[in-house]
Amino acid sequence: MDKRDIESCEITAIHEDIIDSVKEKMPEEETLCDLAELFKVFGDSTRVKILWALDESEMCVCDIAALLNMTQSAISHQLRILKQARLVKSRREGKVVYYSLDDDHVKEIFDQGLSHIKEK
Amino acid sequence: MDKRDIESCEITAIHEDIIDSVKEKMPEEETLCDLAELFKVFGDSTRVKILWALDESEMCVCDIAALLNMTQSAISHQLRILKQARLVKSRREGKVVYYSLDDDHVKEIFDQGLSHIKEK
DNA sequence: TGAACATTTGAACAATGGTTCATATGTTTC
DNA sequence: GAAACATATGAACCATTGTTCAAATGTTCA
Repeated sequence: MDKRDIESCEITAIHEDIIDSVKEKMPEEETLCDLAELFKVFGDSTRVKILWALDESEMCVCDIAALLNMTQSAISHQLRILKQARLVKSRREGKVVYYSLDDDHVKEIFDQGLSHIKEK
Repeated sequence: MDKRDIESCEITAIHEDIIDSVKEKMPEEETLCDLAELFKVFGDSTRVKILWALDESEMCVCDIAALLNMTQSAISHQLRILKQARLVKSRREGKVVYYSLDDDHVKEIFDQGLSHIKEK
């Protein structure tokens, strides 16, 4: 049956065999989008700093704010994003909320990223 | 001498000892920003797809465009970003420009990312 | 209960970034 | 050289996003 996409008829492909074989091996669209979403979370220096700090020690919001010399509000907003991505977790102790890492892969990913940066 | 930051006097830190010890162990500001910049490159589904495809096989621009059902121009723009980040390299063969991966860490980073996504 | 404090939340603003469209560059072939 | 083709580039448009400011929760302690 092999119906060719009508919508993409303007696109002139040269190596259809390669395209087909690559298409077979590619993960699902949704998986790759999820992956990009995860890296989007890593793609902000404030969040990278927060994650790096939390890898050293559990910290409360105002401590992180002081460490990075930023507003508590700004930090809180970013922590919310990190929590939604299941990268950090929190526990409340009275008025204070302590945050810590909730993932083992973060350090690995960061180290691999650093290796790339330091190359050459 | 230990001069306290005047600018950040509104920030009320609770655990100065933790802040100091974390600050010591943190990498340089610039390093963390570079790391965030790298992840920003990974933080787009089109680029993730391109990298994943190139991990399977060297491909030319129009093939990638056909594979992802996108404009050649859009793909070219993204390849430029990937090249600037030293993630892909290109070689010309006549009119056709072939792109391939230029980094060993990409696959590692993607796999770690996938592990996080698949958790739970 | 009310004051003080730590944190969260929502709206608004400015900046960044991906795609599209039109056009330019570079290469081959006639 | 001109036509055809693959790719690159620049400007413009729209959507996304990080920070700020103001106000709301939620908790402790007097």
